[in-house]
Amino acid sequence: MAEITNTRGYLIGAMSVETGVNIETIRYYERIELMPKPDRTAGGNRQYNHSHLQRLSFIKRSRDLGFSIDEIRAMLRMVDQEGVSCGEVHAMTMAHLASVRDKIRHLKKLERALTAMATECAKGDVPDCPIIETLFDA
Amino acid sequence: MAEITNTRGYLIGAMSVETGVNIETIRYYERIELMPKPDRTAGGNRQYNHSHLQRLSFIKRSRDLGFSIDEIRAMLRMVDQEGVSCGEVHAMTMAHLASVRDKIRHLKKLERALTAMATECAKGDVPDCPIIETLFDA
DNA sequence: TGTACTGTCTGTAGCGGCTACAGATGCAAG
DNA sequence: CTTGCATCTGTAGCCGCTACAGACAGTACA
Repeated sequence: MAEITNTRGYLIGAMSVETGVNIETIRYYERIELMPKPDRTAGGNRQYNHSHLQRLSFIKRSRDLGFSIDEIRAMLRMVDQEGVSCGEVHAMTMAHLASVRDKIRHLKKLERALTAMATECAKGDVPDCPIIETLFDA
Repeated sequence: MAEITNTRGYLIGAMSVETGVNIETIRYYERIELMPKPDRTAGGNRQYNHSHLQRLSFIKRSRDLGFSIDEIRAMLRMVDQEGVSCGEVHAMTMAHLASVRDKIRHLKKLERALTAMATECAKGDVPDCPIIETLFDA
């Protein structure tokens, strides 16, 4: 078996296992300059260190929380500059929160509409499908 | 002003206005064979009739309810065959409803997490940004 | 008749955020 | 030395549009 972690750091596979980020996605993050270019081993494999690992975990957690790549980029820029501007981070989080709440509201409306259609239909003993009718003649 | 509706039916702009579907999107639906190819005027413009309009409205309403193109394709296939299979439509709707509810659950989790982070941060008088810290060290 | 103006046409490329290849190496274990 | 996984680069595809560019259609008005 090929070596996955070594004394000097992590190969891409180890990074993937540690963070739960797909290998292809890690390379993608490098291409779009969300992750810095790491060192290479003699053979040309990417060689990551602990700070890369932290950064990638940050990205992963932020993605899981639904932040866009651009939002994450902005947050990382703040992190990279000395003196994190907490106010801006807070503002971004609140904006993101608002959009999450918007999505919830929207989905709840959908839920109600779908439930209504499905209920109609489940009543049975109707000649044509009420779902289809609803969609055609709303 | 150029004629938008004419006696024989609707040009694409009228279809767009009637249904709220973008012109480019209507052409896109034709390309992916969700909408049938309409007749053409002498000059080569698309000429739609009332059944096209109904079909496009159906698609629009279904999209607004979050059905994927493939789900809509399946529903339209059922509509196109004689004798709509109401059971299948109902099953698709229920499956879709389940996924909507899943999304709601997921977004609510996000909402809680974001709210918690934002609350920490808003307390002020902390040295480093708690949002960033949370994302780094979760 | 000229011209201005809008509508429509085709075709192609881009968006976000990956994911999935193909084909070539790296590299350690048996 | 071979086997076999890990990794490499580069490119194309996914969904559901959207946004051009450049050309033609077709009406209104001077």
